[in-house]
Amino acid sequence: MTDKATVAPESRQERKERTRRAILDAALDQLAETGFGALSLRQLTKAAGIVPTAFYRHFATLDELGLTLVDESFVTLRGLIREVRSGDPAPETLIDRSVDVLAVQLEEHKAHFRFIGRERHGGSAALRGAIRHELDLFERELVTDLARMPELERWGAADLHVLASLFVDLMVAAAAEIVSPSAEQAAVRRELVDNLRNQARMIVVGAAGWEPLGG
Amino acid sequence: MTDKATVAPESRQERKERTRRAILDAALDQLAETGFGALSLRQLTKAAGIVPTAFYRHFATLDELGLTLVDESFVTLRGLIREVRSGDPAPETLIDRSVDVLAVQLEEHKAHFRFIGRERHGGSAALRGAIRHELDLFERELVTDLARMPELERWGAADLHVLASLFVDLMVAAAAEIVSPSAEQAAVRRELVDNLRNQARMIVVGAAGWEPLGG
DNA sequence: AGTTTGAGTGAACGACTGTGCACTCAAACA
DNA sequence: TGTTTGAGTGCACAGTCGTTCACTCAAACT
Repeated sequence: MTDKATVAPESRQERKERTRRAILDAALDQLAETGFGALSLRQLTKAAGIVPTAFYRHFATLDELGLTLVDESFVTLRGLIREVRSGDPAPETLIDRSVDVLAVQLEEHKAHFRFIGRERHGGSAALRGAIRHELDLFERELVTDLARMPELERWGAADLHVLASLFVDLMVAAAAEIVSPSAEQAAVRRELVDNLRNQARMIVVGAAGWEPLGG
Repeated sequence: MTDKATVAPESRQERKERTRRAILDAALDQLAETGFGALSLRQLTKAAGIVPTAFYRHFATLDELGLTLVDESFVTLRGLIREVRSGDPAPETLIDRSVDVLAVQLEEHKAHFRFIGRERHGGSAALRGAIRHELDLFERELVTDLARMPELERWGAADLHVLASLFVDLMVAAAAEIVSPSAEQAAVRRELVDNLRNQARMIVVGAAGWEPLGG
């Protein structure tokens, strides 16, 4: 065996992509402890295994890194609803499955949800704006999903907006809480998930008895 | 008229308190644009009109400043529920009044609510812990208030927790959104307040139809 | 085989960070 | 009236910060 066999043959593109991922991962890692505004390019690049200046080969500025993380995080979020949507659409099982899927995804993409939860209100104006925009899109998707449900046939856009925003607000708040470092213990996390499930149920009861807004 | 008449006679304590307030106000001001982790002691003290080292006459560390702001902010929050509680306890008018009071308080103590909203998930571990603790206390107070309502007589502790946490989560999320710099326009803010009102109503409908959890 | 490309390097920049220490000087106290 | 106290000052310190620039050197193309 020559050395060639053990060393991974890497194209220029592959290597660049690998470094880029290393930067993104290092950022997500560092953002678990500090806000984006307190992010240090030097610590970041050191953790990624490159020299500070090499960062600029991948991103024009730190803000661009942040926006990329927003995009990436919402790809994760969309994967979540796609998974929920691919199952049984019966309202009875929908909540439980949604919460279960969320719990699993929170575990697998902890850093993404933590990032959104942290920077949603904590970040710079640009970051908050980007997250706000993505969440609006997300809510709109949820509205069209809800509009398809026969139970909500008589609802207007305003009613659907109330319910959808309720779900989104609740989910983001719960997600941020659950992935928080203070909820490391499985028992604490389980209790938070259980509470989220009950909250969602109570909202569904409210939706069932809701008298559509006039207008 | 001598100069004595125009210069406020200030005791040593008064002067210290005034400087302390200047520091706290400068911090709240600066925290509208950056997270607490990115707070600069030098900019802070410059805005407060003192030299950097003078800060340490008032706080042992920046973290202590943060904890003081948490305390202060929750004093504001308690003032809010006290005002709500002092009015008509009839459930029909309670929501509207609560939301109205919140809207007014958000305007008057914008910085406090912005601080809580930002650092709840965004801050350092110490800050998050302190806010988490205060919010827990706040929720517990809400639970005892709810427990007194005749409509919820049959509810257990778990049910009350679900409802109370729903209200608290919703209020904090909405407050953070409403005081956000991106909601500067009155029309946007009004729409957010209206949506909060409807969300609260939907939750109340859910509570009315809620079947208490077995246990 | 020769040339071009571009990710990563390393030194240097000016500015900014939190904090320690010796100081002033007016208010508070004896 | 003399002494003590302590909020605020000014300098200095050792770091860290983001960003620039000219560079290397291997992969990719001609």
